[in-house]
Amino acid sequence: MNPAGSTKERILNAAEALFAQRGFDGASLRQLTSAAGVNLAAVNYHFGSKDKLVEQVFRRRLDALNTERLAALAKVSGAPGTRLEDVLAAFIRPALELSHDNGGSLFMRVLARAFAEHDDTLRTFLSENYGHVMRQFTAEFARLLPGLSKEELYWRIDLVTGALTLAMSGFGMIRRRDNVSERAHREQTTQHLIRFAAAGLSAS
Amino acid sequence: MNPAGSTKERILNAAEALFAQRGFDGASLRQLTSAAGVNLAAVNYHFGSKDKLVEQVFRRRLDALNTERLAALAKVSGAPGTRLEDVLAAFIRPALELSHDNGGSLFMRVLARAFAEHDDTLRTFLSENYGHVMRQFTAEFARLLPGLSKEELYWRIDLVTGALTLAMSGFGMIRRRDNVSERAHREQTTQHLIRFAAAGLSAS
DNA sequence: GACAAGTTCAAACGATCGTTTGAGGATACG
DNA sequence: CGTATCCTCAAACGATCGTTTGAACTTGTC
Repeated sequence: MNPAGSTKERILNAAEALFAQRGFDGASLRQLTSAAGVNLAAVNYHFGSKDKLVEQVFRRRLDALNTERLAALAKVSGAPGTRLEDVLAAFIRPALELSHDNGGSLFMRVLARAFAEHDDTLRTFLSENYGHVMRQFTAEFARLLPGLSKEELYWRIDLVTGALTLAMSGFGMIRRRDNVSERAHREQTTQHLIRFAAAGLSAS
Repeated sequence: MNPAGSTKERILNAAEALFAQRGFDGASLRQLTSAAGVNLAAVNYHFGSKDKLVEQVFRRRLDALNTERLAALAKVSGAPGTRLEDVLAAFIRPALELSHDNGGSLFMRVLARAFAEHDDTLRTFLSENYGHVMRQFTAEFARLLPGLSKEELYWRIDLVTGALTLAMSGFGMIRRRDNVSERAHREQTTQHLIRFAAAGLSAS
């Protein structure tokens, strides 16, 4: 087998990197297949079309990411001693771990792009497939912030998730001091983001 | 003269709308000139190239926006009684007023796109031409938040500006209740954003 | 070795892209 | 009226786009 896995995986990896760098329209299938070291026709053979490829790029990471987010949320959800910071950690930590494990920091950039693009097709896809995740987090936020009106709560969650996605898309590109381990740097970033988000959510 | 101003203005307006909706790559000059009701060749005649047009779309709004931001900042900067909220208002209010005055809410979407794209060419252009604005705001934030380390401060400003740009790009698309005037709705949004940003910036 | 199914390949398809061209219309000044 | 300047127009340029095709190659099974 070629270096770096099956043809499908190599295409997905190259697509993730190029979509992050140049966008969905900006990255051509010729650049993509050339970077992946596969034939041009391989994309349409394995995925059907470029649009289906985009969808699979999202699915591959989001399935795992959201499963982990929900698992982490389940551990703290509903408990009497749960703090706002615990829920935020369940949202943030899996994403930053994704950035560490593999080239996943590139995927967070793809996700941030999708967030800013306001593309209806993409938003519908994300909402239909992963909307239940945000709904569960929203319910838990509502429980921990009883003083906020529904309107105000939605507002702030929108702000926070947008800010966090944008921030996490930059993670991995930040040059860190060499004497700080990746693990420590990630934990430090997590704490920064949690503190920031908690303050914004619970602002008086 | 044709309905909606000169050819140059009509192109800029159509470009702003289409760039917001489909992105710089996704919007073609044929869609653009067709929407503007001008000839295809008019873009290259008046602007030189598509890239130059993109640049002018930014310049037209950012020159005015940043002038207003700096003027608002100058009114509160350095004074002993100045609060964090006043500085944030100088940053936020001009942008939301831009959204009101004309089709400028579309431009905030273009700006949010540029924020998420991490495109080096665009970031360099923005930094070279408008970097002094953020530097002045940063200096004032540093004065009002003496407890934060430089590193921590930059971190939070990055988070806040990203979140605010993203949030303001959504402003104008939010359906508001009809009995609330545009003016009141904008002021309410401004207060929401200021409260959120102030809390995030000064989190303990 | 023979056959079948799965995969890769070079080449080409029509469509659309940004840009250029040269002729022609519009406008202002002598 | 003549002419110079600015602008618009239809048409075409070469390049690149996503996609399709049919032959060649690989792999597993009998």
